[in-house]
Amino acid sequence: MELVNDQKRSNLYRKGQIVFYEGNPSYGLFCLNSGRVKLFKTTAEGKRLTLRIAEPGDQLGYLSLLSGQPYSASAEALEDSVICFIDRKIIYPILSEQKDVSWAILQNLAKEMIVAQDRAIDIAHRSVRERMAGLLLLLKVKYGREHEEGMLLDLKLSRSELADLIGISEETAVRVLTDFREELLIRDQNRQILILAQEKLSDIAGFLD
Amino acid sequence: MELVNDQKRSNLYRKGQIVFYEGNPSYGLFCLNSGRVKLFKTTAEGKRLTLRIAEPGDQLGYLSLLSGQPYSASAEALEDSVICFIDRKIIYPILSEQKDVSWAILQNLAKEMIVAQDRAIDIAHRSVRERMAGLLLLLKVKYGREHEEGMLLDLKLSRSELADLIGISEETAVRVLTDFREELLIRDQNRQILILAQEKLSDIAGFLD
DNA sequence: TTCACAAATTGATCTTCGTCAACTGGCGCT
DNA sequence: AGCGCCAGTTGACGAAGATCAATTTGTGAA
Repeated sequence: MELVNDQKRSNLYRKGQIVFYEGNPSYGLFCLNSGRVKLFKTTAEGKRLTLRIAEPGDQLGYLSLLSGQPYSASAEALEDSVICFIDRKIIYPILSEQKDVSWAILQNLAKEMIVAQDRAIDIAHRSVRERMAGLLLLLKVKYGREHEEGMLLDLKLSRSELADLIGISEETAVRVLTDFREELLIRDQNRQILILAQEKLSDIAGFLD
Repeated sequence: MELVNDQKRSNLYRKGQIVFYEGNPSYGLFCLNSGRVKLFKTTAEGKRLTLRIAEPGDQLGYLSLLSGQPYSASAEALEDSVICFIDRKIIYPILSEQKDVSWAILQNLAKEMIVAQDRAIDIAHRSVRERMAGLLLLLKVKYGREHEEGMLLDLKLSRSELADLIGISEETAVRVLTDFREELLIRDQNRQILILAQEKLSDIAGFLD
């Protein structure tokens, strides 16, 4: 651990900066210290799908590190972020010595895998309206903050970023959110969404519980 | 290993039989000895998305085992299959003792994770025609057999099973395949597909290489 | 404050794909 | 042979979203 602390290099990434690009080779592991970073994939035509939003404490690029393949997604700072980098030369020995570490990663990975699969079937078979409702509730769990009229999402995302999270176009994202607003399910003030009616969103999302 | 061999129970599953159901708790790991098994998820309305086709030697249900959550997908025998079951009581101690094992699983998992993510973006942003072409080429890599006129896919899948693999309806799968047939890209005799023009399928799929 | 530019919104239109319904053909079973 | 069933096929139709094109609203910098 001393070794890691010694070796790691911290850097500031400005909002909008790219941490790494899909397709490039990986030389180590990134750890997000502060800020937020989105991981996304891009099609040849430039369409994007956001896979994950990383939080402080999260690691970036471990799939490539583990699989030995180039980055399967790009990473971009959503806010100014401090990110440290650990060379893979440092990582590999540690990983093979401490079974607890690899066990923890395994567990984490397995969970993310499940999320990825859920995502795939959602995109394939659920309507935009359902997916957007589900997304809002998902974001609520992670970023929800008590508010006198409901739950306030403590996260600023543009329409286009919201759209990317569920694989739709910016315009339809706007339309669905407008619908939600007119149905008094949400309200929004400059990129912050306030959830007014969780129950109804739950119904729309098709959540059974 | 002795212990595992001692403990494992082999069973024959007939074609169409369910090995385990999505949502049920997991008590151990399945290993596919012979035959083929598909892993799929089902929506509340009964729509399916096939996640993976397991081959002999593959393990089933490890995501649930690792994550401690219920099965995230169901497993159904595509052919008569011999599948053995290993109680998780046996697995856990071994896993935590032998780092090589968990390392191998990690690597494998990481790769599958990447595939899952690719799948998600494909479904979100590529047309049915592109996805079907891509699927055929993917199946070719895994099941392709030399044939005088092209590559024969050594795997029998119904239209509906093909559709599930890329998240579309049976009818549109039929239509796309009919198109491909009329364009002389493929031919098919009783559920076996013969790929006549890989290049053109590659073009359609949008593969850059 | 004002300008410039990015984000959000809206409308119109078009394409793709799903759905429903009917029909066909093959295959096994009796 | 005759029956029945299921996979495959085809057609017609409709709905959901994407796309393109304006327009409006913000928002940050000078």
